[in-house]
Amino acid sequence: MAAQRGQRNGVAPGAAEVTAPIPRVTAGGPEVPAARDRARAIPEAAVARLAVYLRVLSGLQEQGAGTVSSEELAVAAGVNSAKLRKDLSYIGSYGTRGVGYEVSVLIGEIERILGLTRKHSVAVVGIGNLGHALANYGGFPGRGFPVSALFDIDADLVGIPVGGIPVDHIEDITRVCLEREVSIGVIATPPPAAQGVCDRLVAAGVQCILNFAPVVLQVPDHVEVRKVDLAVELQVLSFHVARRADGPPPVRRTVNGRVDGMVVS
Amino acid sequence: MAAQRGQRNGVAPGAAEVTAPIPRVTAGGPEVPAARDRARAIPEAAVARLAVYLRVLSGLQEQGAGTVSSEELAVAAGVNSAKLRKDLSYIGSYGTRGVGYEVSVLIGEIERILGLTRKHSVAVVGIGNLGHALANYGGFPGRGFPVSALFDIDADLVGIPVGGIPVDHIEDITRVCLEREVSIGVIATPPPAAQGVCDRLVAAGVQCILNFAPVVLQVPDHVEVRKVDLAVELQVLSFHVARRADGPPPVRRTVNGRVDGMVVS
DNA sequence: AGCTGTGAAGGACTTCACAGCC
DNA sequence: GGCTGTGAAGTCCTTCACAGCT
Repeated sequence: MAAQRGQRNGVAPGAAEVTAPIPRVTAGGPEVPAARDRARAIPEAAVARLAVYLRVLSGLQEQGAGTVSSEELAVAAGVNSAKLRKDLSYIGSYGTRGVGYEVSVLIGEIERILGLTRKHSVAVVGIGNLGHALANYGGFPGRGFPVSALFDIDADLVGIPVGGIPVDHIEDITRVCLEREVSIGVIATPPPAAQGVCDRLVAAGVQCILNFAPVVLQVPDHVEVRKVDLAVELQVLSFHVARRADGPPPVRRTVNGRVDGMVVS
Repeated sequence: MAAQRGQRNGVAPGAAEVTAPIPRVTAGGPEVPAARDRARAIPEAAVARLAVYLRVLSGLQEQGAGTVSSEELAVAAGVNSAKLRKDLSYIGSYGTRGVGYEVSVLIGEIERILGLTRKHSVAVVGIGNLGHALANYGGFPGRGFPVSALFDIDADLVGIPVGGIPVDHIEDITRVCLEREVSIGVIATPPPAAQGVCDRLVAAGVQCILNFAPVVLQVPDHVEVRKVDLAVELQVLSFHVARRADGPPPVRRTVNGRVDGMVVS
């Protein structure tokens, strides 16, 4: 059991070693990064941004844009253009110097890298308030992530359709997930139930989990977990409010009427 | 207008310069970091983890634990112990060598640093499926974040209580937020409405925003934004599924009924 | 002997800045 | 002249490893 990996910072240390390409001390020559390794080489942080670029690009395409410059795209995505170009360079060279990027080409390449050319069935476990909201998201954000199974422990909910899908009992999770080839499990249960649900999902062959329960899940190394933690988000914001309260935003706090040696008042 | 900051990576570059303590080329002496600067020095990544430690510690306290070692706490929080100790060292030295940390002390100190000793009123904008779920979270994850206002553009919803709070019309956002001293705004609207709502929240003096809409918000430098982006999370998971498909995972993909030389069927 | 606290080394990600192509 | 692609430099974060206290 390894703790969950790469969330809101890098990829986990120990865990990474397992999946990472073996240091590759190829006999008879220096390291020869195979073309396939390219994907591995994309920083996790860049992957998340590629998803953002993709959304922005889709918007541009709907507006009929044919090409974009790195600067335009960067502003729309809320990053600086150097970072954007670096991110795009991880997936290849699809721009034209002096011109920019062709929107449709970029969309295609990012979708390919993110694996969006294939559909990923999603199962939502825990049909409470949040589970309802998730199930109703309708095909889930962007196409490509059809919700194909819902589970709850409450027998009264079983059979009732939510967002068009009937709820199954959690006991059937393994069978149903296998049948419907679920590749992503979403945990929206109360905290105490989360680890148990996670274990069942893993047993059912689900390799990726999106966890909304405020619990640190323990999973085997080959399972990828991402978490969305409301409490953490709010507390980080709270920290910033607090910082602002003490800290001297524009100029350093005064000490005896002085600021860094400069007389202030 | 600066794009939103520090999300899933560091703090933004340009933005940070504004708040960061000026490089301090103090006349006549080396850098003298004031004690208060300690908070500034906590890496964003560490702040998010502190929130996780806090939750784990609360659990331990309920179980009656008096002290914990860095190793125990680290395992429970899903990080390694060196990182945990480093994170805790940012807020001070509250452990006892040879023994560990006193649970209650650590809880108190983390709460202090995260600014949880003060309450932060939360307003939720957009009372759709997600907004409902958020409003019903009940006082919001952990105490300290009372939901004190709900807004929607739909006049039919106005006055209806959700999770005990009656919905106000979005037109009244400025007045109500000021009256109820809202410090954190949560955006759960459809994408096209998000930027407009954000602008209104900012106009109402809200300095922290948690954004669930899949849109890159543009905000002034002094406003802190964090986003929760379902589509991005799923797409990052999708990327990992795709990676796994090429690369050699634990066991190589079958080729002609064989797996890495082992007969399969 | 056990465990914390932390400099220092290492690694990942970001930004710079400019060569290279259109 | 304009814009991409990318080594190199810089910054931030993580991990190591051990000194220092109990």
